[in-house]
Amino acid sequence: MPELPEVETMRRGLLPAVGARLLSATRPPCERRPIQIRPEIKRLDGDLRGRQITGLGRRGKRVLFHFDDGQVLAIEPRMTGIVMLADPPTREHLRLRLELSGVSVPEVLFWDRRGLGTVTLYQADGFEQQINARLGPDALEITGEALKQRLGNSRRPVKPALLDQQAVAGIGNLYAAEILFLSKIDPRLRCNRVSMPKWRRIAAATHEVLKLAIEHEGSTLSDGTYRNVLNDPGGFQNYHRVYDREGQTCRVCRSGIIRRIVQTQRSTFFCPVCQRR
DNA sequence: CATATGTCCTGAGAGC
DNA sequence: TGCTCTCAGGACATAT
Repeated sequence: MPELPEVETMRRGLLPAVGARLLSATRPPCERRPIQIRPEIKRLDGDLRGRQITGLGRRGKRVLFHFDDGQVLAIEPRMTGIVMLADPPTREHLRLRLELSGVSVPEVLFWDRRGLGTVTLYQADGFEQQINARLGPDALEITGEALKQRLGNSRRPVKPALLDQQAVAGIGNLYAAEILFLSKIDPRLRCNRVSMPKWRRIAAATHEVLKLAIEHEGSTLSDGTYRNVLNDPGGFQNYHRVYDREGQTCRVCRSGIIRRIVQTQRSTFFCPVCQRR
């Protein structure tokens, strides 16, 4: 489930595509129900054909392909999507192919087993406004002040609130658990009870956890779905403190037993000894 | 308005 | 062995 570190790893891996001219954008034959591509593939292909990729960006969990005329193609992997340069795990779940020329790599592929991912092409004049309407500040840039301003009045528990992409973009279920563990904050604590020093701790922990995860090229869970652009797994799963460790001893205090609870229909993992309200 | 729930999807694993 | 059932999770639509 690609979150910010996995998507940033994709972005970095895709850098060899910068400078390419797009020969075509096509939807490979796919047996299952096709994913959402906006606008429809024919128009997207028409709008991008012949354009040059001038840069690769990222906002939250989306990879952004910037083109020479200002258009921006956003790929949102959601649960199982990966953007690749190498051959994907199967041909069946290939969703999009960008055929390139003028660079060392022939194509960019979007592969998505469950098909929940999306591809969206923004026109130059609408991009900033549309992306800002959907996404808050990127998690790597977030400050304690911004968190308090955006979430401080909410009665929601802090963990589900951190998953709100309009509040802060890039944090998902796995990293929310790791961030609150490092912050030593109980995931059930309501936002409106979080003090300013605690918001600052959360912001600092967000940067620390995400940067370390990026250094390890993200997390590949036991289902093995997440891979980098060359089909290699990430390494940060070996450093998880709480995620998917229910019933195991806390690696830090060595006395707490990691608990799993459900918040807004998602698993939350935490150490009841280290994380206090 | 803020918060909660349902929905999409596939494959792994449980249980019979 | 092989079937059916449940669950997982990100973002958005719909409901409370």
